[in-house]
Amino acid sequence: MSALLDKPQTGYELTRSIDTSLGFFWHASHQQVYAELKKLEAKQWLQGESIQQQSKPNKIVYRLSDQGRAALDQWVLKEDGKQRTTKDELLVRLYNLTDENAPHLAKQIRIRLTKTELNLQLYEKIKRNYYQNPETLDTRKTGIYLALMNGIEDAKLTKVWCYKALDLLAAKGLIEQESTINPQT
Amino acid sequence: MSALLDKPQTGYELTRSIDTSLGFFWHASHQQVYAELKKLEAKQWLQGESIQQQSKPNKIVYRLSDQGRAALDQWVLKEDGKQRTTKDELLVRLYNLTDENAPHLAKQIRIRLTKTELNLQLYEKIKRNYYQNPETLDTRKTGIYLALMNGIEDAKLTKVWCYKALDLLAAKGLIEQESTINPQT
DNA sequence: CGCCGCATGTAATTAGTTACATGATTGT
DNA sequence: ACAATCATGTAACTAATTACATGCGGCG
Repeated sequence: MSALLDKPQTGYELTRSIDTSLGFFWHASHQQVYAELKKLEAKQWLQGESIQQQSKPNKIVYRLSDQGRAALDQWVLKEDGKQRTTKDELLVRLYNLTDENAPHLAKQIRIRLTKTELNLQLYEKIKRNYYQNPETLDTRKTGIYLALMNGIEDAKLTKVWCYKALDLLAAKGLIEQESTINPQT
Repeated sequence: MSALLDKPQTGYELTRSIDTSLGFFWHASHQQVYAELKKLEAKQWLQGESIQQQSKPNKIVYRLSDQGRAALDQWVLKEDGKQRTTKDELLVRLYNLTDENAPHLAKQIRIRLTKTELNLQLYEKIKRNYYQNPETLDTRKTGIYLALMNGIEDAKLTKVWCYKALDLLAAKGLIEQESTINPQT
């Protein structure tokens, strides 16, 4: 719903946003997104509008209703905020590090590194384009800026951590030496 | 299961670990932990042993079986690792920042800051006690060390982010000025 | 010709939350 | 007296995953 504040969107677009920019603080599959949109429409918090397209599948654009906006405003003020939850299978796997599985886990770390670098580029592009100097932003954009900064810092951290992790594994002789152009250690 | 590698534990102990040290990469409620332990025992991956206690409730200590260990080893080597997923309601709330709800959200940020500082202290204590110099650690402890470092860096980031966020909100006049003893900006 | 992007879904299952329940001991 | 810690659970529900399904258009 928060993602629909700025502009009405389709389930497909929301899913893509989650896969790219929003993923670091909210995750959902496309099936879940579509199911959730229907539920919210049934609650009258969203209104869906079918759009016919030529040479492309038809789509449904959802927009936040007045009731939805009110419900969202109330939700923001709730006292008992759920704390952040994370599930990171890679870190769990690392708890089981052995001489045998080290190369495999290193590969997984490299995959994470690549994905994180792509994410980071995207976030920094968004920042450059819309949130360059935080002093001039209006209230709502300030909030988005703060979330974005969290994502950027998180991605940077992950990147550095991946490099350090690969370095340590290499130093211990558990994997082949990396071509380590290790930035800001 | 990974948490049972080092030593057999009860559901209660596992829950407490999740609430404190393991929480940053794996979350679960006590109900879920108990349910999961029963499922894993039914699969023969764990063996539970009832322990009678005086002046305390009885408890069930679970330990990893050989089959469990084998299953875990295989799982670590799986190719399709699920990517990390996070749900952070606070950041979603920030997407809805207004002049009205700013003080409330600032309070939520302060709560997160306090919790994060406690977590960080705990992590650094663990590091000091068991993982002081990474070069001397054996393979398995190296893996745990890497996970721990991720947690420490993540907590530091969150701490700094909270300070910056409160500063920015204060600078914009959305909340009262903070008593800002802002460390390493 | 087969894959990718667009675009939306159903069905079955598993994961996870919320509310409720119990009961002794230790500390303030 | 009251709350916290230890310790485990059930029942009802909602959230989320997995697998499957459809169909057109553009690109190599």
